[in-house]
Amino acid sequence: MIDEALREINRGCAEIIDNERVEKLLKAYFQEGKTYTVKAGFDPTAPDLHLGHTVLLQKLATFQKYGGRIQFLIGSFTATIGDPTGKNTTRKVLSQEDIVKNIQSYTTQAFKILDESKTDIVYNNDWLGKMSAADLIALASNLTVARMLERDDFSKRFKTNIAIATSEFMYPLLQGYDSVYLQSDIEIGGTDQKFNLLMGRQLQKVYNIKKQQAVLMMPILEGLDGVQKMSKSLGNYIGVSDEANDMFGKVLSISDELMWRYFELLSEKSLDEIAELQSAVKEGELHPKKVKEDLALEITTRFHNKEVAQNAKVEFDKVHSKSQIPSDISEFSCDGTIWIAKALVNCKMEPSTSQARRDIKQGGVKIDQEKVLDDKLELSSGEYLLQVGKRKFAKLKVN
RNA sequence: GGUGGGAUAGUCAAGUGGCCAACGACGGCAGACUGUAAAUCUGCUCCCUAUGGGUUCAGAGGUUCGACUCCUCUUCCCACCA
Repeated sequence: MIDEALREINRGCAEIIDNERVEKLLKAYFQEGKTYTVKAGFDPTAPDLHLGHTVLLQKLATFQKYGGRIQFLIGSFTATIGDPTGKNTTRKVLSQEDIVKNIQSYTTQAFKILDESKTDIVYNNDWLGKMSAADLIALASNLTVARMLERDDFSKRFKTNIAIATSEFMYPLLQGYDSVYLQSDIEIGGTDQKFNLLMGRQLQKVYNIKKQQAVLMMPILEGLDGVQKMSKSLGNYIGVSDEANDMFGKVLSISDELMWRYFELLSEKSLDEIAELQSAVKEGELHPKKVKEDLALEITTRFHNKEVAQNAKVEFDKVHSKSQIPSDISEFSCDGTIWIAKALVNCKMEPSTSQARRDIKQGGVKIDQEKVLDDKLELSSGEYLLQVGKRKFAKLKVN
């Protein structure tokens, strides 16, 4: 029983520090029913969760199955300071109102995966906000600059002449202090958080709370491009609240290679099952597209439901495999004749008329399934089906 | 506080008086090929009803027929010294 739980917990992890402690905690749970706390921090600046986040959430859910209580830490304090990274980013200070709103949408999304009854939502503003300057200095004295510069991203930025604000040095300390205050048994984060996570361990020791958290690091999920990490700003993400059709399509658009990575980190299938699929594909017994479809179905079902997911698949086949027109297209209308390039911009299919003209010249624009090559075309009254590239559709009614 | 270096498109990065809407790389978009794949190949990649016009090279002034390039001030970053 314990072995099975351990195996499941270890799955997909990039690194675990102090695995013995995890084992002890599980033992205590299975033998004496003792629960333990698992901390994970979330920054309420971006209200949209994507699959990159769910890797972490799914791991938390696993802990919930085996006696873990989740400390769902909202970085409400750190968010009000703003993260002054890079030279181009202006300090973004969130109002308390925004934070509350973001947290709302954050948690509703998170509870699609987490068990609410085993989750405690905590805000670090509650304790960090009360610290005095003296407390802060005392905290800061635990860390040397040299040590701070060991951190990979800091040293990289330092070497490449990118600004590092002093407040950024405070981040790991504050995050580590959260673990002291919460007396966490385990903390989970991405591999990029290693330094911060370890800071929690160190500070727990310094502040003498008689335990040191185990640290579990999840790999960073690659985005749709398969290279960079999934993030909203890079636009290579699958959002938790994406439409079923989008979600399904996005999963299918990943490369075959990346698919296995997604399987490991996102699927509920056991590692053995996945290995079987993988060898079947390799032997040519299974078409990779079929396997990918199953993955897409599983993921879409998780965030919507089975029926909707199935519909998404049907719709997808219709549009792409058979290159028919999707059933749900946004509609626009306008008065009088309209220049084609302008029309495409108005229908939000192109960012500028210049871009529209370029696409037209390259044969990327279709009206009613027919390629348009004349970039000066005027549309007189009537109804048109506009298409840019393979995916963008819109209906336009000219009055 | 002192001295020196730097800021160029989504990112990185050339350009040191006119040939500059600005080399190149990455990213992105479109086309071919496909499984909407991936890889590869081709074209495009500031805005504007456009063989033309407009606005750009941190910001504000100045020199010049002409400035991304020279000068002055400002802001921000980096290095060394204190």
